[in-house]
Amino acid sequence: MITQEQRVRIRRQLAEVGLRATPQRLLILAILEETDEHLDAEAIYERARQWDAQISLATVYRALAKLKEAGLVAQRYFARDHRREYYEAVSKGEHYHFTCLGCGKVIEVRTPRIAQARQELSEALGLEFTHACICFEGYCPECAAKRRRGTLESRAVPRFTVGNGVTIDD
Amino acid sequence: MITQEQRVRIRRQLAEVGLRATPQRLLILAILEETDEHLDAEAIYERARQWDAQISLATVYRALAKLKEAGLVAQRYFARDHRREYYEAVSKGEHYHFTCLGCGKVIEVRTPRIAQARQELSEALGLEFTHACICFEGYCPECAAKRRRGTLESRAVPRFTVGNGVTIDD
DNA sequence: CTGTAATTGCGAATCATTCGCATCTACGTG
DNA sequence: CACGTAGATGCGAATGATTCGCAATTACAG
Repeated sequence: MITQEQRVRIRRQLAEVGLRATPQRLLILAILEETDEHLDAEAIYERARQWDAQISLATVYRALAKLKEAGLVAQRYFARDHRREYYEAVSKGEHYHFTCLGCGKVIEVRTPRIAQARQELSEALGLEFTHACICFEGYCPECAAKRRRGTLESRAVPRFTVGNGVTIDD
Repeated sequence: MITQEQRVRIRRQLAEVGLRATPQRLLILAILEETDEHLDAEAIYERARQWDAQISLATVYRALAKLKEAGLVAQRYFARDHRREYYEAVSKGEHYHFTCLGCGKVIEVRTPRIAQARQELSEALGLEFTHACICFEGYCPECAAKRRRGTLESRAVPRFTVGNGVTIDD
């Protein structure tokens, strides 16, 4: 699953940020790199266990904390459950997430307005932005239509398995 | 502390949204109305206890949940601690919060860009926004300067007693 | 090859929030 | 204005994601 070149590259990335290249960290980074989803610690742990049956959940949490600190992974929060942290490899361009409350689908949206707001606020107030947490919620076109027709299962308690809020680090 | 007119007005507001006007709810709403801060359940509980020594923390949580559902209070998340929920009375105009990582100060910022982004995304993708969670972090002008000079106490673990992320409901 | 500081695994601890349940109470109705 | 009942409350216990303590390992500079 982890290719040789990937292993080498990740080792270098870790060295660059001054982190020891432990097999657990290599594994976690590889897992985050090969998925499009936003995984929480538990999900990462489950996947990691398939390659390293001994890995512990605490290690996953600690590795993620270090990797986040080093800027290799980004932590995300999901709109409806801010207690659960999700992670993704830092690589995709700046984007935000819109979660449909009807079907749970997550739509990635892109807009320059947020960066613009930061720029303007920065200039106007002298603020130095380092971090932002942005997430949207509502209904996708299909669910919005259903809702207007009254055929949307209310309180379907959607399971947000994929997306969550987006946190942008500079 | 709770004026007669306030009491009457809150009663009406509660009736309008179909909630029973219990003394606990009146108290909690009054507390949220008379402060500029963003309080978490514990803080609200502490204040409420001064007027109703018997009130329970669980009641505070349940009341806040109902009031939020009814649109009378808004729930906020703070950037550095998304596990703790803060609340404020719904009244102030749309604004966002910027938290200084140096001194912990919270600056309310206003910008039309977020609404603009929602509008544009709504038109372009047919999304129906109902909710957004926005919060910024960084350094205020003073702390930014100190940081450049290297005189900013690093990792001062600022206590964010006042502000937190902003959640906007329609 | 060695010494050592960083890291791991394990289970226990945190701690904000939620729940279960028995007891009250707000408020529409008669 | 007393009643009945759905809805609220208080209490303590439960949840559940994340963090901690500590002894055992291990990455990696010298």
